[in-house]
Amino acid sequence: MGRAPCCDKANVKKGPWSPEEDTKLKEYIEKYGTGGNWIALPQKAGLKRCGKSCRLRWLNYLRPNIKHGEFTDEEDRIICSLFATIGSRWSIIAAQLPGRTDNDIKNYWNTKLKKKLMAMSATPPQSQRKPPPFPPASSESLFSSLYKDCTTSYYNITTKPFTGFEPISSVHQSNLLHNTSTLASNNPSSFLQNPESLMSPVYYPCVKDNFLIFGGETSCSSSDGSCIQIKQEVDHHHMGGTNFASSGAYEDQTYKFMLSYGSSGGENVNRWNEKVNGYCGETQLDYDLEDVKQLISPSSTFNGSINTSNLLFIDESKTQEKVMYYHY
DNA sequence: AAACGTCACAACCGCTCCATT
DNA sequence: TAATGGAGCGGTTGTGACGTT
Repeated sequence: MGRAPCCDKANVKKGPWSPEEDTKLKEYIEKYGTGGNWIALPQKAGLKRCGKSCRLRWLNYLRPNIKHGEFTDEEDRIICSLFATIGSRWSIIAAQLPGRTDNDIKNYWNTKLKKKLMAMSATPPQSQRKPPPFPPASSESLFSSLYKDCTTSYYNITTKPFTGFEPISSVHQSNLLHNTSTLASNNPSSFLQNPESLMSPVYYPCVKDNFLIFGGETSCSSSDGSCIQIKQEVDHHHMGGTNFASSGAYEDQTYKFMLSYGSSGGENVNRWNEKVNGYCGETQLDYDLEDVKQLISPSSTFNGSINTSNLLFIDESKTQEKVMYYHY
C-alpha cells in the first residue's frame, strides 16, 4: 500500500515564493510558531503551499539569523574537514556552521567548493593516483580511504554511541589527548584538529572465513542487527598469505568488499558489495570524495606516499548513531 | 544584439526515520 | 507488532542570471 500524499498536489502552488507568500509564512510562524505540524500550517496561514515546501522555505530562507553570502575560509575549512570525515551529511555539517543551512552548504559544495579543491591540485598520473577503492567511494564512501591510506599493519577501531556535536571551539584540544573515543563521538570535527591525539590502543582485525572483520565479534551485537561489519574477502591467490593491511601493493590484489549493516532475517537493510579488477563491476566507482580527502589532508600527496591522517566513520544508522573511527 | 553555454541557487522529490495509534 | 503519517534529509531538477561567442 502506497503512502498518502502529504498534500493535495493539484491544489498547491509550486515554484518560487512570492514576497507576499514569504510575508504570510513569516508572520504566521512568528505569531503562532509552527505548532509542530507543517502539514496543517499552510492552510492555517492561508497559503496554497505544501507543508514541506513551507518548512523548507522557512528553514532555508525566512528563519531568523540565516546567513547568506560568501563563505569564509574558515567555513570552507570546516566544510571540507567534515565532508571528508562524515561525507554528505549536510545537516550535521550545517550544525557546525551557525547561520548556514544544509541546503546552502550542499549547493556551495556542489557548485564551488568541490571545484575549488580540485583546482588546487593537478590530477596525478593515473598510475599513481589511487589504489582500488576500499570500500567503494561511490557508496559509503568514507570507508574508502581506510584502505587507500592504510599501509601500516593494524587498525584501531572503536565504536561509541553518537550523541551529537559540540561546537568546535568548545572542546579544548588538550582534552583530545585523553578519552579520545568519547570526544570523537561527541565532536568528530575536533579531533581533526589534533589527529596525533588518537594514537592509542590497537585492535587487530580478525580474519575469519576468509574475511577480515573489523571491529570484531565482541564489539558487534549481531542479535540486534545494529552493527556494521566490514568484511574483506581475502583472495589468497593474490594476497600471497601476507598481512593484507601491511601490504602497500594494491594493484594486483583482487578483493571483494561487503558491508553488512542492520541485517535482519538474512536480508541486509543497507549494504554495498564490490568486486574490482573486473570481477564484478556492479558499482560505478566515483573518486571525487577520494580526491577531496587527498586534497584536504595535511599530509597528503598524490605521489603514493603514506598518509597517516585519521578518519572518522559514522555508520548509516540514525537510530543508533555510532561513530567508528579508524587510525593507522 | 542574439544565441548559446555555464553557473548558482531555490525548490522539489522521494526516501528513511521515528513517534503515535 | 504492524500500520500510519509527519518530519527531516540528501539528491536532483528548474530557472534565472551572467558570461562568452
